[in-house]
Amino acid sequence: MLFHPATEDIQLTEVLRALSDPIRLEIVALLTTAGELTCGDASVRLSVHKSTASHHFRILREAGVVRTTPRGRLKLLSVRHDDLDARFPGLLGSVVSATHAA
Amino acid sequence: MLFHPATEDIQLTEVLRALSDPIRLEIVALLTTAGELTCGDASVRLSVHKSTASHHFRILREAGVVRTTPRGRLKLLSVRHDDLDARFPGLLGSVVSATHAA
DNA sequence: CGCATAGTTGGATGCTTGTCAAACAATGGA
DNA sequence: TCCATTGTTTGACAAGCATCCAACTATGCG
Repeated sequence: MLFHPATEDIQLTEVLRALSDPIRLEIVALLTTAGELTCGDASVRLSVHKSTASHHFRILREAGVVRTTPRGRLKLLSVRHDDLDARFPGLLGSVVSATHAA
Repeated sequence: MLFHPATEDIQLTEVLRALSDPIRLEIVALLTTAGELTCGDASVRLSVHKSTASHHFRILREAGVVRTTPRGRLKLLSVRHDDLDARFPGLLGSVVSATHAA
């Protein structure tokens, strides 16, 4: 478990689909400014049930947008900026900028 | 009918959602290289029924990604490059580049 | 005026999705 | 070892979506 796609296996449509949900976009924005957050810390800032948040974390992870790193009994979330930029240059940056413009 | 959102009303999540479908991404790619296409010309290059293609044209149009211009009994499709770039700078460009990298 | 052409719309269907609640698993601390 | 904390999974449900076919609308041509 805790599947993460390899950088070269990241699919464009899956990334776009993952980013097409307001809550997931908010998660990416949170992580981009915070750098790293635990699932719990990210979850309390969202307006959905924790199981729903967990679901969104999984969508983002399996699309290759975020990385989930177990740390003790916590799990740290971070955006895979470098991998995404290597695969689809500029894409994530423009989406994050667009988030602020929205 | 033939609703087109104003540039400032284009929503990021709707654009991303519109672009998260392989067929719609293909439509955008076709239009980007061709400049303009009729619905029919675009439709025959896709592997779906013409009513399905029409459905996708509508999703793209209502999201603000494409413009539909009636021309006689035809309808011309084109990508709203300028509007999108004004609203979300660089976004569409990086998506189109990513399409080629995929 | 009719008729062919170009697209859209409605119905039907099966699949996917977002959401919550409750139960479950895993981990470190007391 | 036991327990509280953290996060995931399962089930259920409503909503949305992609797809096709058939019927419909609209427009220009003869």
